[in-house]
Amino acid sequence: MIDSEPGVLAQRLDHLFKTVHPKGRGPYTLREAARQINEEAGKAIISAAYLSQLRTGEKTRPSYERLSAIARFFGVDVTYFADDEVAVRTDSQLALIAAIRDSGVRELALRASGLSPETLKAILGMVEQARKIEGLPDDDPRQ
Amino acid sequence: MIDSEPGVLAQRLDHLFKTVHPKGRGPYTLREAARQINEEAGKAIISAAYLSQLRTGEKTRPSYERLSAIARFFGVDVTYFADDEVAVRTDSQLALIAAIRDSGVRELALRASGLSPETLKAILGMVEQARKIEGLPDDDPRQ
DNA sequence: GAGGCTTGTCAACTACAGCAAACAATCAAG
DNA sequence: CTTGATTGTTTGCTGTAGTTGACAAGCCTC
Repeated sequence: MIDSEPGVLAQRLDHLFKTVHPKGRGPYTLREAARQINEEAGKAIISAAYLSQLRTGEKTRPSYERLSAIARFFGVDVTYFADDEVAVRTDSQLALIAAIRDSGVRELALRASGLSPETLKAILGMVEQARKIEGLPDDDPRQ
Repeated sequence: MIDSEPGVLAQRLDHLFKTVHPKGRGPYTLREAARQINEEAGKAIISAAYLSQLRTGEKTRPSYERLSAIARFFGVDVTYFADDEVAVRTDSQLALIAAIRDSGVRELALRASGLSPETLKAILGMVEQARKIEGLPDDDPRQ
């Protein structure tokens, strides 16, 4: 893997600088952004030079505190900068979140917690049986 | 301002260590958590010593990358460490998070998703019965 | 043209995040 | 009791995040 590639953080920060700015005027300058971020933070938290280094990919691991302040300035969520494949939840986690949204499933999970593995397996077998009866797909979302 | 105060990050990380862990066993140890975090990240990203330093408030500004990995391990959003509202909202779900860390419970929840409310209720009844048999408390003081 | 503003980047330095390896305390087994 | 394994913490140390102060290039106005 070549290390000259920009990196996802640099790409997205650059994209924000190019696209996010008040109507009727050009992009924020680095010093302008730095000054405003510091004002909003109430303390000196970041420099224009560092914003440049993050933007060009020269520095790649900002503290959560700083990255969060940058995200706030541009009006995006801090996870916007994260790598999709790693930081964004995996499909299995998404499925779990969706499942837990069902209050019935949530309570079942809470109550099932602490049961022995054998019992859990037995319960799971009943669930699988119920799925067949109710005509639900029996594909296994294993990970 | 006294600098002996723990800091919000340290407080919440300590809280997670104390509360989020599989049922039937004690909290995660620092080495254990570090090892799992590194496994999940696919590379050496954090050490047990550093986890201790963050937990005790000796170090206070982790990189976004590391804090995000820690949050993922405990099953909370990364903003849990900074945002008050997210923290209170998440704290009420910590029991669920702890339960879901049990792979058996997780799979059960995934498979139970989509079942009719009546079936879920029936399954829940079996779970309650199993809890009695295994000597688990039949009333959850939580929530 | 020259001079005075900007702009983004680079260079040199400092501070501290983060580490490996120690440490003392604790517990279990013998 | 001793021994060994495991716990959370601390102790230097290193690497790099993040800084200040340059720099050259661009854009003005005179």
